[in-house]
Amino acid sequence: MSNEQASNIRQVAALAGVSTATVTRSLQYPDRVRPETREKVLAAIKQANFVPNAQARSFRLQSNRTVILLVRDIGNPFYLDIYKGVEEVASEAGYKVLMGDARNDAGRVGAHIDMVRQKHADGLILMTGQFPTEILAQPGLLPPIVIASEAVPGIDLPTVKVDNVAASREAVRHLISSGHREIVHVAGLLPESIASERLEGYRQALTEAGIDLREDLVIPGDYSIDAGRAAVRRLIEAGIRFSAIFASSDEMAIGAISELRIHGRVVPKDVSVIGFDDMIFANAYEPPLTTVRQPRREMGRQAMALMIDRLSGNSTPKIIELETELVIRCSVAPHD
Amino acid sequence: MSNEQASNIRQVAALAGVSTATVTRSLQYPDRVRPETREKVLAAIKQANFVPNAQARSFRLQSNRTVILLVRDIGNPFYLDIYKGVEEVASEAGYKVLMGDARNDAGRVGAHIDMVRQKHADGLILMTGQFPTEILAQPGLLPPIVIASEAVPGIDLPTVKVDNVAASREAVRHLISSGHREIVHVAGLLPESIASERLEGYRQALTEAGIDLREDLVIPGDYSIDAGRAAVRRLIEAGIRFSAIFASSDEMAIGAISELRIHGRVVPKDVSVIGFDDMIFANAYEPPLTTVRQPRREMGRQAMALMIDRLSGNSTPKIIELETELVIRCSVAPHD
DNA sequence: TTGAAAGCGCTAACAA
DNA sequence: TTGTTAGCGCTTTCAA
Repeated sequence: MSNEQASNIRQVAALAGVSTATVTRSLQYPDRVRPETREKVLAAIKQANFVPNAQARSFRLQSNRTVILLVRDIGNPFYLDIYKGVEEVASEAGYKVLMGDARNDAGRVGAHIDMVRQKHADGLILMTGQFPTEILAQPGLLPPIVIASEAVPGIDLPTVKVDNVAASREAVRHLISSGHREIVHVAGLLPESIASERLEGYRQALTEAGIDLREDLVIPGDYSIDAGRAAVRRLIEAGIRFSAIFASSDEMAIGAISELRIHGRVVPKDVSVIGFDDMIFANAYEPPLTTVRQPRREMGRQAMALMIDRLSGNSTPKIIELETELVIRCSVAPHD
Repeated sequence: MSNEQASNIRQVAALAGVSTATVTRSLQYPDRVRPETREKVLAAIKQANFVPNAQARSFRLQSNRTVILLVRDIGNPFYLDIYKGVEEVASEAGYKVLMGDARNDAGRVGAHIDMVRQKHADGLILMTGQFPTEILAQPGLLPPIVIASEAVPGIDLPTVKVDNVAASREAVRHLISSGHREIVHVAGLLPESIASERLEGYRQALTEAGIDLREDLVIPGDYSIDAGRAAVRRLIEAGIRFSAIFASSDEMAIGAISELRIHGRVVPKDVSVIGFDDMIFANAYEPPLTTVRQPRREMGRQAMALMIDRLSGNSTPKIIELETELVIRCSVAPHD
């Protein structure tokens, strides 16, 4: 049998009786080489069990065709579909995708930015609103970054997002048109932009209907199941009345519903609930959850497209806005 | 202000009036350098806005301290906690983690193995039972691989797993002791090892109780919500009687429950259900799901520890077996 | 404690 | 169409 150990391009060249340049060409530009020569090279490669060293290649090319997808919290399945979208267009273009976890921590965002500056990856797709302030101070040192779903104030980067104000307004309107007036908003992490925009949509829908925004009905959360539970617990302990909840994630909606049930209130009979995202389990939940669908896969695709654009030298910071859709299922009932 | 563009170690050396070796030493082995020299170097680094090029470093070191975590299906949140565990011990040891999606496709596993052979990463943590047969034929060419949760027949690799036979047997025993005898098993992807082992546990529990295994009660699935739905639909359409379901994932359990509800059967009153994994939503589901808890985070931690071991030259293929636990909640009721 | 210099594996500019 | 060769940025050996 053949050699077991890592060989290099020089050994292959020697074996095939050609130069290293010809080996490279046989591999990278097959048609710049005579077919017979190519044959010889390929045979030698096989015989030597040669596998090109990607590190050497990246080094030489000063690019490793890798992109980091940095998410707010990797425990949230929301990002799984985003990843799929990113990976689809990345792999078409010969890029790899590394997924990173920011753990809701600006410091870790900084660490990942450094990874790109150190050339561990060519670019960063950022899916968190947190951003290290010290880096904001020196925008000239920023590596290629694309923002997805979120926004970083005070910095102008290619972005793909959703119209959160409109989406949220539509959801709350739906609740209002079902007769609800005491509507809780389990918000995201305020004052970040997603959370603020959705709060704004909530406010707008309320105002349209002549309902005053009550601060005691707005409870921020971190998008987790537990945050939904905690919000309901807090409301009930404080003795606050409400007939509906608009939550800024499906997880929080589900946490809320589960906690309501513990306190003897069933959805939608006693309380109506709308979530956000349309996660895979939303439809399998009991009751099937009315929610705002986000085009996650498409968001991922567009974000990666923007990144490729940026990496190809195009540097106009585009903003792409995608459509959401209110998916009506069974967690909202009329209120009188 | 300082230079904006990428500088290299030579420029820093020149600025500091030292050799490149001294710059490297100041960075990598601070105490092999006189404090004053170090100061000078650090000042120069700052002034030049120098960021070491990780690619060059990896190339030189022939290692990039990166590990690929390749999962069966990245759409499954099961792997999120695994990732967290892997990432925890990886980052402690200075490794990065790249997550890859095998999409239930042996070909894609082969592609990722090639990535490691090409030195895109130092090792591969494999979380799928699929494996390209052509690679099995040349085990000498295998890069560092650790298996987690699954098993690849005919190949001897460091592995961290769970006692699937025992876990599954315990779950089915619980159903039997609640009076159930017509127990469906929504299995995993047969004939892969996880699925076979759990089926074996199911068989053992049945046999102990003097119940014959009926093939029409065993339905394989791919661990997804839809697979759970499909299984129930198939059973009902075929007019097969059953009073309990043991599913090989929480998603399939939930899919099954949701589908049962559509057909007017409520859990646990009409049908009892046990899942597998204890995903985060299992406890927030209605009814809260009785399930087999897998120590996912710990599995990830151990897998990465095994990998570090392997990468440090230790090559005895250890097998680590972790404990599961039957978590009793509300989806099982007595049957008479 | 420091410096000089070789070289990791590959690609591409240039020459033949 | 093919070969020669410089060099990417870093680390490390060897010598001073």
